[in-house]
Amino acid sequence: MGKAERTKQFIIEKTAPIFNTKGIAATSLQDMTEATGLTKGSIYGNFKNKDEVALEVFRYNLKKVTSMVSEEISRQTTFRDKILCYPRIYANFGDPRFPVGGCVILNTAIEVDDTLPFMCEEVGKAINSWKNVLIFLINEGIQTGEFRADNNAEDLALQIIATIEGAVMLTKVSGKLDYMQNLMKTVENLINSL
Amino acid sequence: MGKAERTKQFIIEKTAPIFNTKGIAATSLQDMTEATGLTKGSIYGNFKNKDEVALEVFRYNLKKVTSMVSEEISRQTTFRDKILCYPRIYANFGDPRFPVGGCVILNTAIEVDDTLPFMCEEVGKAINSWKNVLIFLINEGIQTGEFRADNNAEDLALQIIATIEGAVMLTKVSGKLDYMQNLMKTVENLINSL
DNA sequence: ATAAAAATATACCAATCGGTATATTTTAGG
DNA sequence: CCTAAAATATACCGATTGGTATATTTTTAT
Repeated sequence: MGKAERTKQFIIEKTAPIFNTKGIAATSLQDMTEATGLTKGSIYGNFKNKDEVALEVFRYNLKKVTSMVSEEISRQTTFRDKILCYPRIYANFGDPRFPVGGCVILNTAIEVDDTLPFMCEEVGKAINSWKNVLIFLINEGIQTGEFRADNNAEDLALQIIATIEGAVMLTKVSGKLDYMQNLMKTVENLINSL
Repeated sequence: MGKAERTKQFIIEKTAPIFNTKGIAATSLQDMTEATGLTKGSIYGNFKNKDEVALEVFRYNLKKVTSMVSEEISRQTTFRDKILCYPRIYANFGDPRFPVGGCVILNTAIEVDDTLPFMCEEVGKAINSWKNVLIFLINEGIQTGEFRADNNAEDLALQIIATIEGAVMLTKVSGKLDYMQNLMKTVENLINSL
């Protein structure tokens, strides 16, 4: 990894929490120079503009949570236990392994849905991939006979994702952590009834 | 209603769609003067700053949807039908009676949760009020014997709200309206099983 | 060690930001 | 109709915005 690559990564890591808390538009070049200790010239030597940093920061923050989840999933043997990773992980929303500033997908989706098409597309891909993982796990569970065959994998996947994202919003804005715990308990019950 | 009051209302109405699509921070004074045809001087003669406009715009947009919902609810006789208004209304998310730019609560919550405490509090109140309406409707339904007595009103209220908000996000960012319809169908099933 | 190349810093740009003091116009009451 | 007050417009402020051309430093390969 050459010097430039390392600096690029450094910029991404240092600005990631800012982008995820303040949002893309509200994160200024000044915020970025202060967080990195670098100058604007240096940043623009490695990225062509702010949006490109925002895009790579999104991917970085996303990977942070997806790799955490998939690691946890790989530790489970049954498909039920694999799916149960989601409510269990999100119930511990304060976990420092989570990106600072809340759910990357939710934050980005809400900010860009009417304004930044290229980011919107990126978020769409992330959601689709998440949905596909859940669909896969449910369908595999059906095939092994672990779940009932009449389960609609896509509907269930959407329900799990929607509830988690809604829960994140409710919890962050109210400050009530038990909202998250109650809702994750509900998701848990749903998964246990598959 | 004096002239100033009318102008104030005019500013709120004309800027409401902008605030709800671009967000508070990204809505500039210039956006506001262009949308109203007024000058900055005129706007600042009626509001003390941009945040105050944003606050009143939030209340305006919120009232738009809450009054639509409560009107619909008042038309229903059974408590089940009253609660069913929520998934039915949100399933028609394209309805022009909805504020432009998506769910006011969701948009505002995500933008301000880490940055604008006074707006965060306002959103928190809105959510609490929504939750209380649902809890009331469920408990009344229990008292009349319409619903089973072992229903946990608060948990159910949270579940309905979280699913709706998650659904709005998923639908807006993916552009897939059937996500919304599938998820509202799920909420409907939940309500029918009370 | 040195020279070429790559990476970073300096110093600047025009545009826009939110906000305001003051001048002008419009409104409303007598 | 006239006047006082209220409402709106004009013209400006300093600060900050994203971005860039150029100079300097640092790295890398020879």
